[in-house]
Amino acid sequence: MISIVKLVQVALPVPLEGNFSYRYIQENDSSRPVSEGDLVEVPFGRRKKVLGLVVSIEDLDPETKKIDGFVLRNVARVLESEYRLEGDRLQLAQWISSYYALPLGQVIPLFHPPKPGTRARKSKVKPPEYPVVDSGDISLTHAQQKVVTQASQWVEEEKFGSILLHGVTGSGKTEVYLTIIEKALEQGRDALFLLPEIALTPQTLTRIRSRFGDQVEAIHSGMSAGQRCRVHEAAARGDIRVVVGPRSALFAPLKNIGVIVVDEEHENSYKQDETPRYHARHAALVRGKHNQATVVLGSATPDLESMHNAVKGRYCLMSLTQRMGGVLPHVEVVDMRGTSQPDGLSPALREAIDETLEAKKQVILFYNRRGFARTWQCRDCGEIIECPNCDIALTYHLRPRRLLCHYCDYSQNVPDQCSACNSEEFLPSGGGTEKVELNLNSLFPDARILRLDHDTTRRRGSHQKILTSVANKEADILIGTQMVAKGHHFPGVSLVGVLSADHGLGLPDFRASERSFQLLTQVAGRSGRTGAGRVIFQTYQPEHPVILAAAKHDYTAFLETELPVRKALNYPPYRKLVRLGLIGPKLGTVQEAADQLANAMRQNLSPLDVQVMGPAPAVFPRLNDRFRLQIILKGTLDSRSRQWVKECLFSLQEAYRKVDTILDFDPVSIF
DNA sequence: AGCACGCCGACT
DNA sequence: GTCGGCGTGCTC
Repeated sequence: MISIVKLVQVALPVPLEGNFSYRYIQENDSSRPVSEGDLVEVPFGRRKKVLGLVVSIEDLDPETKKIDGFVLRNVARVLESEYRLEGDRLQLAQWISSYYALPLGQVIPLFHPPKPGTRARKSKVKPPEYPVVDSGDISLTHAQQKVVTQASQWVEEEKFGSILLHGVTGSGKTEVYLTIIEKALEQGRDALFLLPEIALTPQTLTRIRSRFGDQVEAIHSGMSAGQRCRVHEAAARGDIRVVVGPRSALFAPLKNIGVIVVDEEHENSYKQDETPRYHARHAALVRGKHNQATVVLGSATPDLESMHNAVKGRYCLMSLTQRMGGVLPHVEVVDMRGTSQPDGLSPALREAIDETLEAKKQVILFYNRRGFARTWQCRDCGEIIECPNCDIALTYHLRPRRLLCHYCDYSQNVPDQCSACNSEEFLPSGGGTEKVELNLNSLFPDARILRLDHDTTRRRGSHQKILTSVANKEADILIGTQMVAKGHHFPGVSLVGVLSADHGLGLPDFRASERSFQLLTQVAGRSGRTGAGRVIFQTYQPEHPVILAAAKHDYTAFLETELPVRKALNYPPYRKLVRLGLIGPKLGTVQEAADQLANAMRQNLSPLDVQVMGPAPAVFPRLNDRFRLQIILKGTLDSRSRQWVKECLFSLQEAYRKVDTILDFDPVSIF
């Protein structure tokens, strides 16, 4: 028996540059030889099994014990061939590694289904009992058909192309996606369907399955490792032709992708907020290109960057301006100036709710703050209770009856007097969904009211349960945070009320206006899906251009107010951004490191037409008892300078061991 | 990144 | 007395 010994170079998921050398002993002819693209488990430091990617292989003298002073260790296991990272998935991995300046090894976990820490849990979430749209032939409108024709042509020609589908809420975008997928399947091609979040997966899966049957599967992080592996293997074998899910679904090992749909493409959740900080929409375009596939980005409120790309001719811009079953709801802007409660109901809204309930229709109310009261404040001296770790006002919750920090896990009991002046006029102040719900209960005692926010959806499956109740008309009023705005189709809703439409406008982020416009348009779009619908925006800024544009469903008007601002300040879509975050327990040290870093950036990047902003305190300067500063780069960095920025941060960390850093290319917000 | 080793505070 | 908090050092 002759055993063959190889030297293999392995990329590992650690923030260290370069590959690692291992010995592979092929015991006999029956064991599989290792080859480039295989995933392997190797011992690494104190860890027994780390997942790595085989990058190269060469012959090895069996007597060799050391390489570069390191004692060679053996590859523990070669994973089955279904898990190989090759072809377009390898290309995608290499692109993410290069674009986001990460070692190749750090992107491997994206491509491998069993994520560490994902313990198998019994998923008892019952499939939603949504009214399933009949799967017989649905005739498309002319505008819908045009999109399908364009996409199908590209699919047939096996040509890469992207469509930005700007379709107003309720215009039947999903029907377009499904028909395009159908055409691709007929051509023997596979399809990916990306959604912004897990919560939207079950109902979309149900709908797609009702059309394409069991060749459709979902992939998302709520599934057990076992389930994910099963789907992964089935996709790799070709038993599954369509994969649906949030951003992680993009990495499914489908063989011959013809179409990639990115639904609600403007959603920020397509950007991962931990390493690797990739944008799934961007990565979808890259994977589409490598597959000569058609990429469809769809939204009622396209991201400004996507719209910019479309206008520049990089995507084919197509529009659906009409609703399927009716017209866009009329929006009434109610001036709240002179009234004092931001969570209050204006007489106009109260009346509208009455009328809607009387007509046996449903109401959605949107207030973008959870809890009972925004804060707890002294009426005599103005003192506000803040989190001792985060310097942020604590929010008062009725359940539990405590003051909570929304940024760390701190909580405390309600005080009976002011800590500063001992006044007993120390009271809750400002609103929250909990308080609105309570008000509604007394104003509309006969109505069935449900609340949808972070606090009512903690339990597994509770999110789905609330949505199902509303869909089945087991509730009359749904009050909630932005969760109520996300792409649900509730035919019974004929009134949407936004209690404080200017809520997000004052946020210190360059995307504040865009986010507000999207949110208002999306939430308004929940009204009148069938039959007439109305919407009420309560606001203290009734003339604000963002609010007026959303009230008129006028995306173009929004573009015209927002683009000049972006241009003047060198923000996206005109320039790219990089966010460098520095975090540490001592402000002085963090400041020193940040200053040093900013100087290095200025010296080296200014000649490349990159502006260096800061360092400045982050919007929340202290969270979890750690100080936060940030530097923002504006400009376009090539892959060499992105790499340089990464190395700069790395060596800074060597010098300042107590300062953690964040490197975020194309941040979705600089909050 | 992730994991073990190390050295100081409040618990049976 | 030890359980365990997280600082710090290393990884083919």
